[in-house]
Amino acid sequence: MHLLAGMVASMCSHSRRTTARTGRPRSAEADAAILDATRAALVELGWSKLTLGDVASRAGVAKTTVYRRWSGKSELVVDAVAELFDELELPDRGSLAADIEGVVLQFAALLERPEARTALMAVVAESTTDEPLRERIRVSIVERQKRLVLEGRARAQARGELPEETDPAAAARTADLIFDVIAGAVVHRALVSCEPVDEDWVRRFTAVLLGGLGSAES
Amino acid sequence: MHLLAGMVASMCSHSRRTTARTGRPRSAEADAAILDATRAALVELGWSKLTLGDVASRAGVAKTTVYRRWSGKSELVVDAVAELFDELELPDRGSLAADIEGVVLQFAALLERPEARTALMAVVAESTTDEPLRERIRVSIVERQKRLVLEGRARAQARGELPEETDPAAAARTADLIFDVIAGAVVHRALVSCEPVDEDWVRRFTAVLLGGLGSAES
DNA sequence: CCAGTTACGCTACGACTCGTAGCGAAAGCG
DNA sequence: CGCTTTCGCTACGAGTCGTAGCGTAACTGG
Repeated sequence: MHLLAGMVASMCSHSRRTTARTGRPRSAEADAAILDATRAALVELGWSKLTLGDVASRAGVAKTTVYRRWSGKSELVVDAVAELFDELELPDRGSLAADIEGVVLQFAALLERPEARTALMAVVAESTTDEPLRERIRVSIVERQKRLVLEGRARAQARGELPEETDPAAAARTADLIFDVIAGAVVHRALVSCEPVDEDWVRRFTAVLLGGLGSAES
Repeated sequence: MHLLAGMVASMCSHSRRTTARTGRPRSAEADAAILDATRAALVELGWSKLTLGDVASRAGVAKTTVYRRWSGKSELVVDAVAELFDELELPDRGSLAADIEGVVLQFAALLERPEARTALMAVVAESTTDEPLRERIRVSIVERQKRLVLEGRARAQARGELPEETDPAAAARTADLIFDVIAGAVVHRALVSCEPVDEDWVRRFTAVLLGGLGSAES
């Protein structure tokens, strides 16, 4: 939602500030239609069979219009799925364990959606040989979700569940570590092992994360 | 190495047991050359620009020969990278923490290789819309590596570092959980966050895994 | 040794996607 | 009203796909 608005605004302020402010403006409806069509095509066709020509016809625009705004399939799909991630929130459930379980279940629900499943791994795979794409993913998706970890830790510290950090650099490293552990475990469970991220799994995962391997029972 | 032999043997015992035992046998050199060429092409071109025609010329065989053995790009790449995973081992380093750190560093080294980086995520992405491929990945790669977790746990139990399991079903669930946490965290760190899996990170990760979030310091 | 069977290399093919170029029309701005 | 940019449309060369057909090579059973 506001990601699109922000993106368009930044694109405009970037391209029109430098060269042009006159002429016919780009259609915002076309942007939304293209991104919607991209998600619909991902659901029906999956990443590999998705073509920009198909996206264009679904969106009711010409193929050239798509190419004017996105340099290729990867960039388009990153923007299309990045919007999905903004739905994640961290409702206060009263304890660190409950907060983690809540956000993990949300993340799992997101990974149930076929457009997210097929697109996420594909764009990361592409990014291994495409540095600009890697940066785009980092900014649009990865960094954007670290807020959840930071917020959860701040809450837990306020509750006295976690100690206050002294060294800010070490605190940042730990936040990155926890982010990789949580997101990585859920993604691996859902997309690689292909088994359900249900409440039972989430409870056991949270127990390990908070108490270590010894508390893996139950 | 012996994966190839096993694969060829199973293919032969499957197709020749049913229909044919006569005629010109398939060239084992061609199999090896094709898989080597696939890995080389992955390094140079990455997943998306890799074509089976290119693989065929690199391997010195005809394109039709490749298609006779593999139904498509995904299947070929799965077999090509599955061989890499057989190099992983679990040397006994004396303690559970040291064992984990050792295998994680090995896994990280594997993910440094460009052919593994670009292929792993790509085939998983493809598998989201291709059930036979999903099964092939599960058998050739995922299940194959769970042995490391089982072996590490058995060693830790022998050392008295972990309690003996009573319920075998719960033990299996826990092993799956730990596998997803370890593999997921390392993959996410290396391929999504794109930051190094160095000794410092591995030490802090192992501390969290064994002792829980409270022991994330140092 | 020879017929039968299968794999191999090679060539060619229609179907498809890619990304771009050129055109006239539409939509805002000064 | 001119100027500028975007839009939809069509068409294009390049490249890939997966398959088919052919003659030849390799191995087996009679």
